[in-house]
Amino acid sequence: MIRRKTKQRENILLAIKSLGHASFEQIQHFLKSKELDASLVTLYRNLAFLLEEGKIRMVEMSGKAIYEICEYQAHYHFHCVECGDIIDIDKDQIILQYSHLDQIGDIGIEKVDVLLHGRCQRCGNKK
Amino acid sequence: MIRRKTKQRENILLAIKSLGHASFEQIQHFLKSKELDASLVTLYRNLAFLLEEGKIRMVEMSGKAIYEICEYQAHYHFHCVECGDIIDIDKDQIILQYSHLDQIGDIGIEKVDVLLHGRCQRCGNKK
DNA sequence: TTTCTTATTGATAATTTTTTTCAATAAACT
DNA sequence: AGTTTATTGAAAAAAATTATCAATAAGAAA
Repeated sequence: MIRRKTKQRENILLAIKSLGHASFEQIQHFLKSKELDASLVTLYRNLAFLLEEGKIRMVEMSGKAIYEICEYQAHYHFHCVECGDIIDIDKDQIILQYSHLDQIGDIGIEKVDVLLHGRCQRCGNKK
Repeated sequence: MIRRKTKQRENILLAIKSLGHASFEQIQHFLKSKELDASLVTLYRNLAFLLEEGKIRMVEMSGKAIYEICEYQAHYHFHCVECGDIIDIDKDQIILQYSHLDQIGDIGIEKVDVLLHGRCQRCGNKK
């Protein structure tokens, strides 16, 4: 099925791009605040489309789905357990190596997600 | 509030323990198949209890919550994108190092999740 | 053991979240 | 401009989660 370019879909992409990371509610709120609101249904539908097209990707943090643009620059994530903020961690800041995994073999691995959980500087300094 | 030991809660723990990893539906199915079924509501409630007590933990894989016992032996996860199976990866099979993360600092990190995605041996060999 | 207190259960209802349906709209092609 | 059909949004349906509450049962006390 050929996909058309629509104002709503562009706006949703814009929202995610502007927010960096965004949950469903955050995208919805952004659009509303900018008077660009796409309907609830449209948002659901387009997130699904954008995901299957690979234009955005989804990570999940403590119960909620977070959407972000599939950027060229791959990165990991840090999640603050206190304020819930998500911070990108450049891939080259973390060394990750596995030689051979018994049950899988190393060829099998297509993608690696790393989620760091803890307290961000702001929250860590509060007490 | 003092927590009592109940048959249902024990069964839910047993289910998760037996299954290794389990989604909500899988736990429900296990209990039903063993004629140990706890009601839907009880399952929801107890998963929440067990989580807050730290008896179980939750990871999220492509849209669904997966529950597992909080074991002494920490580990990472491999997720087969084809069959959806989840395989434990011993922590010592993966080297993970970070010296200092610009925006967070290294003290801030309390927990690290690693999710490998790919095709398991069974699915990888199929084609 | 028996009694008492109250955490827990499960049926039902209410709420929230996500999907489906479908007529009206608007991309994109001729 | 005219035609086709993907897309939208309103409404309804379905699915998932949470709240309410009387009946039950765990655990403490008598």
